[in-house]
Amino acid sequence: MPDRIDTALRQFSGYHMKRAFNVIQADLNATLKPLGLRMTSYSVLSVIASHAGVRQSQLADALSIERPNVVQLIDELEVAGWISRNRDPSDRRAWVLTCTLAGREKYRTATAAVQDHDARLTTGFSLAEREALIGLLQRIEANGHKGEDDVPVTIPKP
Amino acid sequence: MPDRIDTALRQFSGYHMKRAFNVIQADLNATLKPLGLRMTSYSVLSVIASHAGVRQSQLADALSIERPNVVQLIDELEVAGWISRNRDPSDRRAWVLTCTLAGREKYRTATAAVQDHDARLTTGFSLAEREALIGLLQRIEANGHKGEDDVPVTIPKP
DNA sequence: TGATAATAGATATGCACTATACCTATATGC
DNA sequence: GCATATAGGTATAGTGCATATCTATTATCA
Repeated sequence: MPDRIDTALRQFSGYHMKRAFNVIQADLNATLKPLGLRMTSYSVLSVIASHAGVRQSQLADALSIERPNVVQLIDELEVAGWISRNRDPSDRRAWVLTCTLAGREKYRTATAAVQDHDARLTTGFSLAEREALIGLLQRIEANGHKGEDDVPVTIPKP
Repeated sequence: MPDRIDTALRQFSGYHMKRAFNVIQADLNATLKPLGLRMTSYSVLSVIASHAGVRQSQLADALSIERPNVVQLIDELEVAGWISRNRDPSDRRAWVLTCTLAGREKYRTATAAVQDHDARLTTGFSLAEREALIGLLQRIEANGHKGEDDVPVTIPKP
């Protein structure tokens, strides 16, 4: 491809990220759709399946989802019969989330499908390359989070 | 971080892609906002600035944007006075898109800002690492596009 | 050539995802 | 005990992207 029309944009790693991510997103959603899941609902199911007893606010923090949207996702999974909400006896404001049997089974199936999907998109990658990619992505994420920790609020004397 | 809550998801390169991309998108939009641009409108401006005379359908193809949405983006840039639409004399259905002087200036400024942004998020990357990242992302994209070329439609005899 | 199909762009509209504002109930800290 | 913070929920709005359909023009080909 000698002269693409988007050559100028290809200097940016972010542009390649967007293109690759579009592809991943499309493939993942197509993978999960027949299972009744979406990218976000699968990740929520994953966290609950591997961390029984998690709270919705922890989910929101870990997955960077706003609290109101977590509620809807949980509703979805609960209606489908894959998770259950139970009051936390030690804090009656909170719900404790656990997978049902059907939910664990669904999680197993979906995880296999997602692993296939991930392998498909990284076809031809050596183990070292997969690890390098993840390492670089984590460093980008860390660079983005710089300086947003505990803003040291200096309160002026009155 | 010994035991994150999302450990299971971290096996997937796609999950790291999403996290990194979220960070990139947030930073890029914050970078472009004061300039009156967004991720998409900047990329459209970039293509027009470096490929004067491009058509809207070419833009749509190159940037994977649906045609109706290209129209709105072009409107936006035209109203801002950064590009102009002119009828293609050889095909009166099509428009020929070019940057105005103000548009070229805006593009210069924005590009400097985007370069800063990209460098900021890849802080600490060696040149080799930047190139490796882009190479891996391109391979993911290519893997995703496999098998979607020219579906050989076999028409059964009537 | 004249009918038909294909293409460039535009319009209207809907859906999915995310974000914001605000509410109740419970817990915590001085 | 009262102010404040936290867990969760409801309602709703904005954004981005996709689909269906339209007009005008060009291309195809019997």
